[in-house]
Amino acid sequence: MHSQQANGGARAPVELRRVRKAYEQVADQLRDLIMRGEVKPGNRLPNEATLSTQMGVSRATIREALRVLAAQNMIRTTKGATGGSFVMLPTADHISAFLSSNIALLSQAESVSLDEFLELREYLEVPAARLAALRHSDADLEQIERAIPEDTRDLGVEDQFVYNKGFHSAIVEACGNTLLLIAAQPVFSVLQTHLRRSTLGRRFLSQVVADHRKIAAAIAAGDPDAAEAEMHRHLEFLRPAYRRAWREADERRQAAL
Amino acid sequence: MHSQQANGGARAPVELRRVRKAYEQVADQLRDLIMRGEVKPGNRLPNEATLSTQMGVSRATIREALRVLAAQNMIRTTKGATGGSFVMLPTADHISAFLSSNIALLSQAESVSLDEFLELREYLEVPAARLAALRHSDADLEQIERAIPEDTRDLGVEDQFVYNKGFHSAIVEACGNTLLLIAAQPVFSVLQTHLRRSTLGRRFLSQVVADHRKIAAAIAAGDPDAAEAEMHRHLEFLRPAYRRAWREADERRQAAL
DNA sequence: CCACAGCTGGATGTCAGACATTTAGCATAG
DNA sequence: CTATGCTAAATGTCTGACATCCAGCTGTGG
Repeated sequence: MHSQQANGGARAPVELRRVRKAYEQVADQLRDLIMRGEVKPGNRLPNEATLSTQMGVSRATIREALRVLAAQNMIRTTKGATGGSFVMLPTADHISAFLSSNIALLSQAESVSLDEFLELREYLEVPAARLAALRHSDADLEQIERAIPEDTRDLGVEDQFVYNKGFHSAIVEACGNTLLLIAAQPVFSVLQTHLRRSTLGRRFLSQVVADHRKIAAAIAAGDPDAAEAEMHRHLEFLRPAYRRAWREADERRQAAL
Repeated sequence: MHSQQANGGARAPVELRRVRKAYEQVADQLRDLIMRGEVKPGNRLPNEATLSTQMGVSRATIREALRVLAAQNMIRTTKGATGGSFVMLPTADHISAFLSSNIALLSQAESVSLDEFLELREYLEVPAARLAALRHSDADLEQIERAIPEDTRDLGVEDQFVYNKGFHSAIVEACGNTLLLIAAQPVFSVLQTHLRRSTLGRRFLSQVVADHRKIAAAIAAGDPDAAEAEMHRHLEFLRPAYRRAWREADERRQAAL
């Protein structure tokens, strides 16, 4: 009955696979169904009781498998009469959120350096600014404008944070490339989380907003070269602040030990 | 006992949150512990029975929460006497694998176009080639060389696929930026999956290998400009093949309806 | 003294069945 | 026609039991 059984002491050199846990096998099978397109986004999977009998495992096992798939953004489960597990199309936000937490863990364990973040951000956001200048829609522009505060003097740290995030999101969204959006959001997000706890001067904050204005203007004007250059300059300007914030975070980590 | 109770028919306009499912709350709490660094990679969580009593839910609920965290690469669970749920550091491969499947779904649903893939790939792999030229180690070079076949004539489609994947992996690994690696792998991987089912001519395949040789030479020579240029040319060359493969995949999808 | 078989304790993996809760739709009373 | 309440179908949760795996201890034969 069990594949890893006995073998009579022969110790044959056959490679035998470890037993895959039942809920993993179930998850694999369902994932395959979804990936092969045999059940499409919006479709409902059979209910838990049915799956249970069809696959010959208990409902508890089925449920553990469903939790795995849900955590991977492949299904969404709802209660009620019309409820069930529905195949879902992952959204850029889902994927970004997942990436953010995973990357945050990596950085927290110091297996990724600040330079790597800054480097990748440059490779993503500078082209994004260029593309935004070329391809933005009216709605994009509006969104970008809305993410620049009128006046920096009456802003708290938290407000600054929100505007900042909004601005960079708006740019990468305006570039019209969903994949670039997915990649850029987490990088920015993790960097910003560190900066958030750092103390920033008034002058610094108002310079940030000034930079944003210039970038927005270049994009609105449809001038890709200017947008690219301004974004590049802006990231250069931010660099020392990130270095400081990163160092502070390191010290906090040290102190916590 | 239940927070969403009664309210005596007053129907006040208070905003009340939907009940969070128990296993979600448990997962959230544990995720927080991990993210705040209160339990560090390698640490073991309390066993299921303990968590069950401490959090006041059944073991089944605890287990569903653990499955969620495991699917998000935050813990690994093992059986046996020394078993339990251990906090894990996600690896670049884990993250890439997750991204690959999610992005594959997006592309399958046609919510991401081929152009977006090619665009992002350009932004990631061209700089990667440049960085590889600047920062490669000896081991990196060896890896890159090993990923170029001696002779293209006796290679099956499957072999070609393996070499191709190996080559591009080796480059982005040699660039020394883990984040770039994480972002680039899935993009390449999804593109390649489509190309795999397409029919490719002998001339095409040998040109690919020739390109790879030139890129490898530039990297080995430590010439970033040349590496960048060669990689750019290479991607240009690949473009039409991808377009064809993508179209074929579309047709297959149409036929399947 | 050592090697090895076997036991054992502690942990996860799986099962079976029951009950609670949520939700949509239907039926019915006013 | 509307509001109310019932019901069916699904997931959510609990309980308790047993199966399985694995490190380490233990005792025994050589």
